[in-house]
Amino acid sequence: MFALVDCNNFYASCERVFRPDLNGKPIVVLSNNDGCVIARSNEAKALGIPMGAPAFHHQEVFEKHNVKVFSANFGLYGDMSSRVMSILFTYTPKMEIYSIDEAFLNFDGFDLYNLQELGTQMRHKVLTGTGIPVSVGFAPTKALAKVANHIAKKFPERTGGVYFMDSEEKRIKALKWLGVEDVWGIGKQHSKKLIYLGVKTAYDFIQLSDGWIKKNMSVVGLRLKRELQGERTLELEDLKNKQSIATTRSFDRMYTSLIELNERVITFAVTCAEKLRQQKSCCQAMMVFIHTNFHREDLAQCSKNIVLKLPYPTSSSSELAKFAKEALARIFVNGYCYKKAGVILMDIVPALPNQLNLFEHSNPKHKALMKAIDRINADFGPHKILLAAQDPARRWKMKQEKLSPHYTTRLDEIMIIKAD
DNA sequence: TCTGGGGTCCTAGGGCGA
DNA sequence: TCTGTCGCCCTAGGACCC
Repeated sequence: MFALVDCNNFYASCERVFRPDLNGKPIVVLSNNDGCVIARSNEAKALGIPMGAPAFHHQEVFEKHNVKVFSANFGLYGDMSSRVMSILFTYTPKMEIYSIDEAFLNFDGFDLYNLQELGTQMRHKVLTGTGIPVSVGFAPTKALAKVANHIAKKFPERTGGVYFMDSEEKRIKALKWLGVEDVWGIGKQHSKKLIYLGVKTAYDFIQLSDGWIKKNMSVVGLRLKRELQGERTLELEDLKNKQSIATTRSFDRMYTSLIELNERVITFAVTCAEKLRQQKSCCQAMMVFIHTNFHREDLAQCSKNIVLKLPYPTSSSSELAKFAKEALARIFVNGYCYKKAGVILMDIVPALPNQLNLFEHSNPKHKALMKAIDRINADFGPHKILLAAQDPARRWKMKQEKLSPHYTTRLDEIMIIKAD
């Protein structure tokens, strides 16, 4: 039996933990640069504010209904997530952290336990331990656990936030209730096509022939059908090193000069390198891209990218910065207003058994240097040591006008309670 | 004026060597 | 030496997830 534990409106709930005065009030959390809505409390959803909506389109609604708006505070959310996960981990060691706000737990062999009760306990413990409300769905497969979780979340009064799909009758009933567009693994494109063909529910979907599904939705669709039929095709996945590491950003304004873009791209490469060293890997290829603002039809558009095969595997910030600079120089075209750029590291290999290229290889001195930089940045806060090509004044700061304090990760922002 | 960021997996199709 | 076929590998693009 699998359980899927999912935090309710996670980012909004994190903000509420430290602002209990906002309970019952509408909250939205915005993406980087305060661009789009990326999380909403139930009250904000009820106001019809859609996911992914540009914030400036809904400014009026925010003001009219006194919606509390937050800039994304990923430091806080990451820390709250690890607290939730560490509590869940006490229930079973067989756990897969699927995303920042959800985890699959394997309860095979728990036949003598009352899982419904265990789910209620888990929910209570996470809520009292972290302040984050969660929903729990139990089912025999991962895809069905997703469905069960959906039910728990949708009907909290009836389920108490925990739903246990333990019979064929419940499975069929759930699949007949669930819209095909809400099935995990069926996205926008496929659901549009399916609905057009009269396939409206998850139950309709599993009536389709294997041949049709394989042809139109590949083996992924077929696996999903099996899972919804109760046949286990997906197991818990081990924590794996990333196969690609990206840092990409939209800018606060248009960039026109190569010098300005250089600084940004080098900083992205340095951030990627830090992530790379964290997982003890090196990369052998790098993609750099730049593009203009697609939403500005009045301006000339330009989108360029390049993949560099590196002459040797490396995780050195200064070497990756050098390659990023070279790559940018090769794609930069003068005369455009650039709005976004990014660096993506690819072809990632473990750091230890680096094969030395006969003619060129990573500077061995960099290994010790990077270790020292990582240590200093870990002890004294991020961005304390920068490359000369980076901007120490950080003039490119993201727009984050509604940022809450980092209550749990920065001593100088910790909450102070004054007694009268 | 203002529209995010970071990932994974699968398939089709072309290049290329046996 | 030339040509056809097969299978492997790589890449781009599309679909999905949060």
